[in-house]
Amino acid sequence: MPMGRGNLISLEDFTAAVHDVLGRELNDPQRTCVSHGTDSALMIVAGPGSGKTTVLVLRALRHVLVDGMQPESVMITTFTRKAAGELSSRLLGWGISLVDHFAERARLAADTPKLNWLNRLDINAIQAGTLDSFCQLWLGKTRIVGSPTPVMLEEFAANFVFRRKVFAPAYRTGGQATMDSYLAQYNFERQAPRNQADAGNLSISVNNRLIQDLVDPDGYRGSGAAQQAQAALLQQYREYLQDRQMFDFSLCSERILGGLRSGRLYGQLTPLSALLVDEYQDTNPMQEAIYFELVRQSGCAFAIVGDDDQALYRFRGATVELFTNFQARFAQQLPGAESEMVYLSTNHRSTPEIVRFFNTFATHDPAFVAARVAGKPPIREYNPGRDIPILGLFRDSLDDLSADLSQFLLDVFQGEGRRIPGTGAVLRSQAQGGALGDALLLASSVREYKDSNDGPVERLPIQVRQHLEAAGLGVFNPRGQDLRDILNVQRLLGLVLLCLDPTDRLETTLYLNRDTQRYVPLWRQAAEAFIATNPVPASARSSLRHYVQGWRARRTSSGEDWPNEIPLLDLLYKLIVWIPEFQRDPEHLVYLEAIMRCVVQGAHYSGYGFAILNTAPHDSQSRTSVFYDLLSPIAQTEVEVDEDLMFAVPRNRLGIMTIHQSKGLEYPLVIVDVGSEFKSNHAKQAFKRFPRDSSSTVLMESGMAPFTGVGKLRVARTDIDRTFDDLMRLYYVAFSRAQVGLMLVGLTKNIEYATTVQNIATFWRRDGGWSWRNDNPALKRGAPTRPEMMPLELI
DNA sequence: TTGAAATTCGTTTTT
DNA sequence: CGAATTTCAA
Repeated sequence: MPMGRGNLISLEDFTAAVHDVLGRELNDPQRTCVSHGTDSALMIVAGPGSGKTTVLVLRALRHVLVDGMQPESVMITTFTRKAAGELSSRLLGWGISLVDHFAERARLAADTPKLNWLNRLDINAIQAGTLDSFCQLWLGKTRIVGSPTPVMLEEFAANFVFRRKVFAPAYRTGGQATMDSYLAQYNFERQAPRNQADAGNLSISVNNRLIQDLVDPDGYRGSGAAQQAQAALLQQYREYLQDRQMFDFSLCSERILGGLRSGRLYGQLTPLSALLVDEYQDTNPMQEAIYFELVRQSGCAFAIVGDDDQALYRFRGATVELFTNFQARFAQQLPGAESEMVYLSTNHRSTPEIVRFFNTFATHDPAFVAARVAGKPPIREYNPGRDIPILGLFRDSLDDLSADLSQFLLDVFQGEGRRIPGTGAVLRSQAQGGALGDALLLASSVREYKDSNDGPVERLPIQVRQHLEAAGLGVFNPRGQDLRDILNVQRLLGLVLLCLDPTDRLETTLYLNRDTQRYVPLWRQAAEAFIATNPVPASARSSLRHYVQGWRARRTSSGEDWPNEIPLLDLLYKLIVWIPEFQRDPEHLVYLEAIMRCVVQGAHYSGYGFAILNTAPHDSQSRTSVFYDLLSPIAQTEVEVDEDLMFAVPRNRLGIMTIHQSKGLEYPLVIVDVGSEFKSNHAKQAFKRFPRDSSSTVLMESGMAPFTGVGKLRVARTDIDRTFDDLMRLYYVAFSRAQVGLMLVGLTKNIEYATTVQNIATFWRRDGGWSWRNDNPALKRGAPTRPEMMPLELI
């Protein structure tokens, strides 16, 4: 039922309710963002901890309650599924509180029409998700009547199709030399691709660029023989998938943009009244085009939020310049459309000490200042008092570092607390509800081992894990190791092997790739060793050995006929009865989810849909498909755990995350690994600290620049500067996650007075100067370990 | 400052 | 294992 203007909530009442009902005290710019009209677009430049999600959610609710928009016509997009989930839950929580509040008032005022309207409002219908998820949703609507339903391919499946069906034939029939020399520039250290798979993967990343950057195909093709070959490969791939109505991420967006531009698609979608975009600085040209097209066709209200300093996804085509130049681009592409900009720069998250620290970080290098939005105000401190200095824990060896870091955590979260030198303060977890889960360890990678010639070498996360587990606590780091290397995953997959192919009669007849050949025997061994321990949990009546023997003989324990068809899923659920970790350990739940997701998806791409049949020839064929479609992808590390489906970090465990994953999150105590692996100024790892050449991502941007609309904007800064900018932003995000305590950890080498280890994270300037080194020459001989200017309290 | 010996390194992020 | 970097001694 359309609402008369008089029945809606007034903006004043809405704002008052935000304060009275939700208990949110909005500052002036925040209030401006919520109350800004719907006629002109709104660009919000929001620093860390400035309440951008709050503002976005309130603005969406205001559209429904004050502007009378249908909830299903309001759409909020963000960058990760994790962030989308948070948006949804906050929308729902606040939305319901506000609706209840206004309904109660309407009831008291005997305003029946308003009460009826409020009672029928379905806040849950507000659409929140990633743009990719909406594109997938809309894909079905681009279908031509009578054609088959479009299918989205998993990334590994799509890559497999490209390498096998398109790339390999062209590469082998003479294209190799041309492609190798072209692709080398985008490879690590600009080396020629090592093998065909390597070359294929590089070619895939170029393809994604070509699509996401909206590269002009004629210009690109005309720029060289290799470019022509690459464009032909992409075209072949596109046609191959098109014939089968299949799509990958990029092609799906491309299809949606095409549908919108042709004018056929928008009419099929739910009409749009408002579009709100979070994390706009990570938008790519393709996504910008989709947003602009949606706004053009719907005439909807448009608000974007972002922070140029937190742009982390250049490697995925994200273009921070689309954000910094938003107003000009919007005006140019939607003539007559107006926009306004608001800065949110008061930080409500961190202590003043922490805010000062990351402000200094963002401004200490003039070369980076030039990359930021001109005239951007510094982030202002808000939280008063209870300041703890920024802490630094640096040790001579990795062993010492992980031991002392773990002890520090135990003191703070399990013991009497830790006295902070230079202050009277004691850092100790809250007596009520405080737990190790309040701390977060951030690093550029969370891998627990690195490969070397003499086997795997431990990294910081595994050592911290070991120390904390020894003390009865633990970590939550489900991405620390590949699925194929997790002991209980090995046991589970090994048990599947023993059940399906007990004598490895089948296995030896199959052509398996090298990784699968290596891992299948390992998994079998793990399972056999496990059976030998005779695990008997309370819920299982028979022994595991007995159960597996039943599969071997295809005879049930009660002597009945073996079923004609058993879903693999059933077998897995049965087997985990003997491995209780899969039911109660949070990390194992994530591993299990990844395996189960692969099995469930198998219904779409695996010949037998992962059903195990009992009659020839289907019995061996259905078993074979388990090798090819489940075991082989896991052995090749193509099945990855899904960070967004990760359950909240358990309260008694230390969260370990990549800085990328931590975006948008906040933790009371944040520990940033700025150098647990840096002992010298070695060139091989310079790209993680202090790059010497431009990253391949940046080079690809520049390579495409002449043929894209955003090329000029991007190359306004040099390749090497953009490579440095990315590293600055990474650590800016890391440092600004902390609420109360921020600690930098690493090896002593990084902060010695005379160190040569150049590192962006420890405040080196890209001109080679080091802000933490005192310039007093008198200190040069026998200098103290601790430079005077270092703003860290070393512990 | 120079040459030789000793040490250290080995890519990462994701819809 | 090969290359880059640091350290040591003159």
